[in-house]
Amino acid sequence: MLLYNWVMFMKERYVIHVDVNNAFLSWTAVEMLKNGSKVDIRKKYAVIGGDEKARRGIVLAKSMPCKSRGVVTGESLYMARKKCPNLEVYKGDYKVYKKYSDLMYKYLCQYSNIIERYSVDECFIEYTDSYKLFGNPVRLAYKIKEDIKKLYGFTVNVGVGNNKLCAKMASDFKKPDMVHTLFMNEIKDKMWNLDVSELFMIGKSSSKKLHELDIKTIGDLARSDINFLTRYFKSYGKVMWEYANGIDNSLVEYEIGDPKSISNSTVLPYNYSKYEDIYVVLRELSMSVGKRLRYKKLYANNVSIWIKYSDFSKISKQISLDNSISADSDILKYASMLFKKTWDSDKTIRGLCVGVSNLKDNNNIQLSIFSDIKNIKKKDKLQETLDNIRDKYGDSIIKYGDSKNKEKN
DNA sequence: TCTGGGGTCCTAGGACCC
DNA sequence: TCTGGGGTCCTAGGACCC
Repeated sequence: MLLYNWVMFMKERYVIHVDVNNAFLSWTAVEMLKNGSKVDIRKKYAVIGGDEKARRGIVLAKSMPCKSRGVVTGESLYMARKKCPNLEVYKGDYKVYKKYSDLMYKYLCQYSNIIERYSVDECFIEYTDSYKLFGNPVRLAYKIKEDIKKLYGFTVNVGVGNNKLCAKMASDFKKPDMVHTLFMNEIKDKMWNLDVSELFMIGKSSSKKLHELDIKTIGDLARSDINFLTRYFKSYGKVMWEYANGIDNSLVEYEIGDPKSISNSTVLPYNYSKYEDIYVVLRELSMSVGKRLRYKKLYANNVSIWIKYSDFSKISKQISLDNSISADSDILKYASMLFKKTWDSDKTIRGLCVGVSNLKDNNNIQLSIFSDIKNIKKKDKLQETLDNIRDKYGDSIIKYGDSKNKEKN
């Protein structure tokens, strides 16, 4: 018994990471087939892309044939067409993504109580305590992969490791439709020969700096002096050294906390230079931020905006409030004030963002010493009435004069 | 050549207080 | 007149992720 307890105490941790292959494109393909389409866009030169007319023409997801011709996520459709002349571009649909994401999540829930939805197409499963119920995690990983393919028609990569980082790195190895492991004793063989840029949290900027320091592979990074890295990269240096050595003690976070910030941004259909036009956009953005804020039953103590000029330079401004807000009119008031303070009117504008942060729930809202509780309640009530009308009849039911004019144009 | 949208976390520097 | 050091909070911007 004593020995058993000791074994349980020392038991190895297992984390499984499930990652949908080319999620947006795969799910769109599955949905099309379900609706009677004869073609499987996964087998063609096809991408999910934004609306080029609205200047949002980038690749959001690509098929394997596109990938083999060098198409990468985030590049312009213009560039993608150069690589694949017969490129087919499809629009995404978030409702469809959500549907398949939910199906996968519900399926996975049978294997553990501790599952983190890391993004719409990725889940982490804490498998340590499930071992005794479902057995070897690698065998289960294969079952998960085959089940999802059979049940829902799309493929996934499944990674198995002793922590989240290793599981995630493993699922990122050869794609699609594969199971990989990255256990602690495999790190040297499977990970250290990869370029540093392959390591989770090493992006373009860090990768460039590391290469300049002659740290080229993950192995080079793992063998580097942690003190040197910390001096050079601050707290980030320690994290990258730990990741390179497969060290990660973070937990699978299965409880979804409140968001820390909420924002909405947009690229404008052409470069704006008139404040009246910009104000209309700020209002739309404020309203959509406000709607999401109130849906979560939260209040904000900070409002921020950023402006992307037509030369792609970006500038941001924020304001901390001494009282908590949630009404559209308040968000818009501060957003437009910040905008006026920030805008260099010699420059035309390509994109705008409105966001809120420092969020509090109902019980923790802050009242400034000048705020009038009666007034706040009145404002909340008014906003609630507007929200109810919009819920019932749609967002477009309540319109302002200039929104109508804009639609006519 | 053309470059979306929604997030989180970190850092440097300034303001302010003791 | 010339001047410290620590702590906290806020802001702008950058890096990273999907």
